[in-house]
Amino acid sequence: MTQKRATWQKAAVRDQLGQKAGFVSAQALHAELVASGQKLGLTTVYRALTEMVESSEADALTGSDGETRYRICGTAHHHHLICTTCGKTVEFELGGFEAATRDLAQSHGFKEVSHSIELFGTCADCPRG
Amino acid sequence: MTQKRATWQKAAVRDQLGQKAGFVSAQALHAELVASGQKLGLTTVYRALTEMVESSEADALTGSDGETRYRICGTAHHHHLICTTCGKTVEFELGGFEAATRDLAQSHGFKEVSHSIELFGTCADCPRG
DNA sequence: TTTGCTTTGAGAACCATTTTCAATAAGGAG
DNA sequence: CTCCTTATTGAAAATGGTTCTCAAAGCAAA
Repeated sequence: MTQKRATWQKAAVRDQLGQKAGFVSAQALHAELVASGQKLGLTTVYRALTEMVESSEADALTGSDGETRYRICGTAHHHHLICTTCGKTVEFELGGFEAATRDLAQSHGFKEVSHSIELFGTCADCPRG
Repeated sequence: MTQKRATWQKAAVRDQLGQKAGFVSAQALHAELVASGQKLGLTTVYRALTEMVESSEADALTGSDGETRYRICGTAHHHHLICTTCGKTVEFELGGFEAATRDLAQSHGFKEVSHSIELFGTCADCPRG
């Protein structure tokens, strides 16, 4: 049968992703790993991330630019406030909203519900031109 | 100065998109137009759609497959509940949440705030395998 | 070590989208 | 209506993120 093997490459990807608080793209993760001396292929990073998503170890989020970003799935569920100019991100949690969205989805007969809530704007350090 | 010109191509794209209730990809829209006898380029469809998004005539939504889908922008601001299996989408509005997100963003010094709120799940017609 | 797997990774393939740029056509001026 | 200026068109090429290919390499058990 098909069995998974633990490799240092997969561990490296998991570790690197674990050190990030927010979402990171596969490309960025690969660049960081290579820069830190770990020689592995971009293909392998994609495969490791896909595997983590399948096993619910990570979340995937595809942005409007078509780039998919990953995040360690885990601790507290939170969302992001993203500066569209400099890219700075602020994390925040939402009081009773989580439950409200779940109720709304279930009222439409949906199950296995997840949600994507991101706020975009210009941060205080980036005055609009 | 840069002025916009009205062409039958833009009108065709607008009409075709207007006949659809939900989201349609640029590729699909182009295929339908060509199939119905309207000879225009895929590039033109993309440009017409981008123009419509800029002028708030249409909404754009990038799916997890990296494909962007468009929809005629209705009056009220609303969000989507999307079935990850069959693609069915349900629209919904959020009571006081709009204001809450704006306040939250502004409390962090962000301006020109917009948000993206999408719920994903499996709809009633798509029982989990 | 030998055998039988899974994994790796460089490069090619994919595919939606964007860019290029010469040809075309909209729309105002005369 | 005709001329001109300039936005628009669209076929083909470029882009860029992601996936596929497949030979080489690694791990585990016998």
